[in-house]
Amino acid sequence: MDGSKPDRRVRRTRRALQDALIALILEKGYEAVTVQDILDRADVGRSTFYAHFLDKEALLTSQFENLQADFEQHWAQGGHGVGLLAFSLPMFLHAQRYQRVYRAVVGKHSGQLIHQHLESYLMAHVQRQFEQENVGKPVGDIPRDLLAHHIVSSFMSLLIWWLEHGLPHPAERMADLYQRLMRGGVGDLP
Amino acid sequence: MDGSKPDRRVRRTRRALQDALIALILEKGYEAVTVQDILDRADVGRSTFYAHFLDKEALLTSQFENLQADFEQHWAQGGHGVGLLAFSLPMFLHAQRYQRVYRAVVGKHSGQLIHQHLESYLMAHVQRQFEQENVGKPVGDIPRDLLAHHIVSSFMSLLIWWLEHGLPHPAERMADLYQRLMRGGVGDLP
DNA sequence: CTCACTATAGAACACCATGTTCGGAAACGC
DNA sequence: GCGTTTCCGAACATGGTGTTCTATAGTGAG
Repeated sequence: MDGSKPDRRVRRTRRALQDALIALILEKGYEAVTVQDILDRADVGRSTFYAHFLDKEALLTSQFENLQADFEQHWAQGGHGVGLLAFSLPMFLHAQRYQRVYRAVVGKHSGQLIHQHLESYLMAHVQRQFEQENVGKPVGDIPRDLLAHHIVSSFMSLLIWWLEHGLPHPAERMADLYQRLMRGGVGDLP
Repeated sequence: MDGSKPDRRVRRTRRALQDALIALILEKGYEAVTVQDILDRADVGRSTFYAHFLDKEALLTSQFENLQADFEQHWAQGGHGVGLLAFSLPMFLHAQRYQRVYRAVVGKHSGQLIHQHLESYLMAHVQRQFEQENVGKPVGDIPRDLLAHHIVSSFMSLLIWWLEHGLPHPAERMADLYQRLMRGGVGDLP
């Protein structure tokens, strides 16, 4: 790793651009945000932008990677439970703490690319858990890959719902609701 | 309703544009498709396009409305079961029959707007069912709106998964898997 | 503090996609 | 056939993208 901090100007510029993007996404949605908008809001020259990021999408991706790195730090400190669904509480907590960035990056206003990133990130986690804990223990007659996909996409839609509705419940409750839903929340219906 | 068919040229043009859009979405994804691409593929003049549709999105929406109208015709003929999840089999069957259009319009390659349309369409259905069949019958301590959202978004992600993986199972199996998942497919996990 | 280095501003540029307009040609349905 | 509607094609204004260049200003090391 390169421990030496980059030039102060670089930090200032990148920070300004990232903040501007977040604010603009929350205002008009990712697709509608133009590079010119970001430039004006961040008060940064055009050439400077392209010196740092390949395009608008790369800027968004960098934000996602920030979140991901920070989350993994929390995760590595342990304290979470074990099992297939154990990732949910830490991630709800993380989203609660950084709700503004999450709303912009993960929420409805964001682009599809980030959703795909998040999906494959979680999918990799779930697949790993499957291999570790659950060897040769079939779940009903539901195919493994489909079940994994369901676990991940249900979590993501729940997370987005939560963010879009202004976090109406605490993270702990959301994790509990998620696990109930996955274990059969619709069990007593025809 | 206006039973009289429109001018043959109109039918030809609209058909050509719609077909071109579908083909192009399947090739490069909705976002990457340009109006110029559609014009070239459909062999239609630029001004003609804008005489029929407001923009690229309106063209896609018209496709979705075609599907929706056709599905509702099937649905109105009855034969499907009752209950909250009864919509799933007819819709899987419908998607199976028109898989090419579904892949383009509903699948991963499409835009977000269509997903929102489909979501609110299904959501309205589920909410209606809730009011009819389920008055005052709480489901665990899971809030109604969250449960409805989970039912709908799980179905959609399952449908998309199915389409993107080339319909690996018949529609009947998918409907069955869906209902198992909703009733607790992950029940025996820690 | 000085100085070599590096990032930034700002403007100019080519490129491409969008959406509008208009007159003449062609296809339509009756 | 004939009046009507639609289509074509080209031109045009607009606005966003990404590149390049030079002068300027900020930075960190010594």
